[in-house]
This record gives sequence, C-alpha cells and structure tokens, in this order.
Amino acid sequence: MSNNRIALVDVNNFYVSCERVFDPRLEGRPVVVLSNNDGCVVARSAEAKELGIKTGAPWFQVQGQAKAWGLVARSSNYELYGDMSSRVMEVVGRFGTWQEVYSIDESFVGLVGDPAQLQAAGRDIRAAVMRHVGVPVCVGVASTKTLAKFANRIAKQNPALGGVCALEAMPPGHVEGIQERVPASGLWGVGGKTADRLKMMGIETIAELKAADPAVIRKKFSVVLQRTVMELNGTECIPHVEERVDKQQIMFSRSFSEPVTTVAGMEEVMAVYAQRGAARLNEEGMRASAMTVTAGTSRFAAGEGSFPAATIRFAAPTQDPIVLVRAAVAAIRQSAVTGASYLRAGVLFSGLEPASGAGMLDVFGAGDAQPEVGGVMGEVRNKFGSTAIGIGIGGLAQAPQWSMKRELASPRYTTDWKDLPVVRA
DNA sequence: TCTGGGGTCCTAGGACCC
DNA sequence: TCTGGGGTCCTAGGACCC
Repeated sequence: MSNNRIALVDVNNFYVSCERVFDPRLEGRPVVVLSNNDGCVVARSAEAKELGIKTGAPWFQVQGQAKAWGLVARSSNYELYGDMSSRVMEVVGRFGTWQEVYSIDESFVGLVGDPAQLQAAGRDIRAAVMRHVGVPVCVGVASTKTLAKFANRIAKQNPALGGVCALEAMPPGHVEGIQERVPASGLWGVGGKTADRLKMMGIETIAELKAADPAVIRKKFSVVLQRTVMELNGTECIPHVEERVDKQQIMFSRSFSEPVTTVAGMEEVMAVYAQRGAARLNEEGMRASAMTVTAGTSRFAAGEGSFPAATIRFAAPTQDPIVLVRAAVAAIRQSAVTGASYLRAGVLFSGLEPASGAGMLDVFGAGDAQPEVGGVMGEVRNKFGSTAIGIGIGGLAQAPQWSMKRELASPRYTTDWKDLPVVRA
C-alpha cells in the first residue's frame, strides 16, 4: 500500500468565522448568521451551539432571548464568504498533491507521508490558513474520503488534538472504539432515512456498518451505500474531481420578504428571477435547453398549499434574457393559482451547453452584427454594478416590495472599495 | 406576523428503436 | 388468445450534502 492519503480541510463555523475576522468583538461571544430574509439560523459559533440554538431554528423564535444571552446575529453576506472561501482554498491547495474543492468551506487534498508526517502537514495547513486568512480550520487525514471526513469529525470533537487527526497516527484501538460507539448516521452519505432502514437490519454503529456485507448492502440499498462500506474498510471508491466539471443545472431561487398573492405579482417576480438566472448562465458561459419555473406557498401553513412547476423546452439552447423572461412570465401566468399566497419562486436551467464556439448554425449570418443581449448586459453590470441594467421591472432601480430583506448585514469588506475596513495605528 | 438556497447522484419506469 | 429480447434516452422522484 502506498502512503498517499487524503485530507479533508474545512473551516470551523465558516460564516461566523468570516464575520469575526473583520469584527474581533465577536470573538468569544455567541454569534449566529441568518439565512436570506433573516429567516432562520444557518451558522452558529461554538458559544451559540452551547446555548442550544439549532441550525435551521427560526430567528423569530430565538430573537427574544438574544439580548439576555448576549447573542449577536448577522444577515448572511455571501459576497464576503465567497471571497474568503477562495482565499482559504488557495492557501490549502499549496499543501496538496491535488485539491478538490468540495463546498464553500471544505476541500480534499492529497498528502503523502507516514502518520507522523501527515499529522505535521495537518498542523502546517492549520497554521498557514490562520496566518494568511485568519480563520480556524480542522484537518482529517485518512486513506479514503469517507474516512477523512470521519477523521475530521474526530478532530473537531476532541480539542486536545489541536484540530488535526490523522487516523493512522491515533493510538491502537482508539479509532475502533469510537466506531463502536458512534451511530452510522454520523457518516458522510448516511442520512436519516438510510439510518432508519439500517437500524431495522440491526446496524446502528459505524463499526456494524463497516462489518456489513457490501453485496447485501448494495442489493438492499444502493451502490452509494455500498461505496460507503468499502471506503470504511479502506478501499477508495469515490473518485477525485480535480477539474470542476461543468454544472448540470443552474438555479436561482429565493423566498420573498412578504407574500405575493396575485398572478400579476408572480409575473413580476418571474421577470426578475429569470433575469437573475440568465445573468448566472452568462457568467458561467452556458446556455440552457430547458427552463423550469417553480413557486410555492409556505410549507408551514395549514391546508393544501400551491406548488406550481412548469418546464419549458427551447427549440434551440439559449441564454437570451429576453427569451427567458418571456417564457418564464408566460409559464407562471398559466400555472400560478389566483389567490394563493406565494412565498417563494425559482428558475432552474437544465440541458446546459457552452455558449461559445460551435453552437447553433448562424443561418442568417446575423451573429456578428448582433451581439448577444445576455453578454452585453453582463458587461454593463460588470462596469456599472448589478442594478445598472435590466429588462422591464428588472430594470427598476428601486427593489420591489417583496424583495429579500437583509437587515443585519455586515459590510462587503473584501469585495467593495467603499466597505474596505480602515485600520488606525 | 415570522421557518434557506443551493446542488449532486442514483434508480425506476416509460418511450422508443431494431 | 397470443404477442421477444435487448438496448438507449429521458424524466421524475428520492436521498443526501453543505
């Protein structure tokens, strides 16, 4: 067996840690970051976790005690987190033989060495990210991705390890002991439904799942869970995806700050959302052969609710915002229910292909003379800001009534000159 | 009054073809 | 009343992830 290993590096309480870099007063205090519309809690500091605040907790239920607890809430600031993320990834990537960015705050990297060297590499990564970006990370190192995730969890839960756990550097029997105690549902890839079904078969702990027959697991569940079993036993089954492959879908979906109750209102929403989606298509350099528009009433309200969805297939793949807006508005006009109280809507593009190069035949030879609308709008936005241009209601400078609320937002410290922090010495 | 916004992969089943 | 066998492609839905 070679000594190639996989490290999973992730930032602790990522969104909260980003906020703390620019506002050190938040250090040591309970802090939560809220979802769009300040709806619910999406990230918590260790102190907030200790208070018993759960991920997904509705903010209006927590808000009452905030003052007594000294709890600080921030609206999510995705521009800041996105920028901090790329800085973290760049630093972490320097240490790996390869790197796969798995989510906004996690990446897998390849490491080589004996257990002591792996442990040392983990400590180096941690120190480098803290020095260059200022956020704390944990590192788990093992022979497969599933085990690296597991090792990372051990690192997080045992402060004595200093944020790094190379599985093979642990004392003999230690890892096995944990696997006998921890439920299988704590593993990457094992969700609630699967855990329930496993339980009925008498499989509750990680150790029990590890000892299960992969063929039986595949038959009763799926190839996905079979891979988990094999990875627990040290056989790599989940491939590395170093090059970010092209996305299969692009979505724009948001809930509103207040309900939209008329079909005309939903047409307005769709006009704006289709444009936001089209802008994303343009940024990714893609065009779509199909678009699905969706809307929904509250999942928490009594009664049936209304969840319209309609898919439009285009004769030729497109990223033209005018075409997309027209189609989305027509689709919602037909599928929205008069009088329903809609709280969210979205557009999903699928059947994506690159917009450049050999695409559609330019039958009429108009391609050169008529630059694509989406591209031009993208250039204008880049130069003059995201609200500088739009079609119809999407061009209004003032946001419509139902637009998202972010009342507790922090400044865009790293992506907007106006918000650059000032340091006095 | 109030409850996120993205994504991925797999499977089953239907349509269609030879 | 009987009516193959195999293959591909597409879609919807489920489960999971952060």
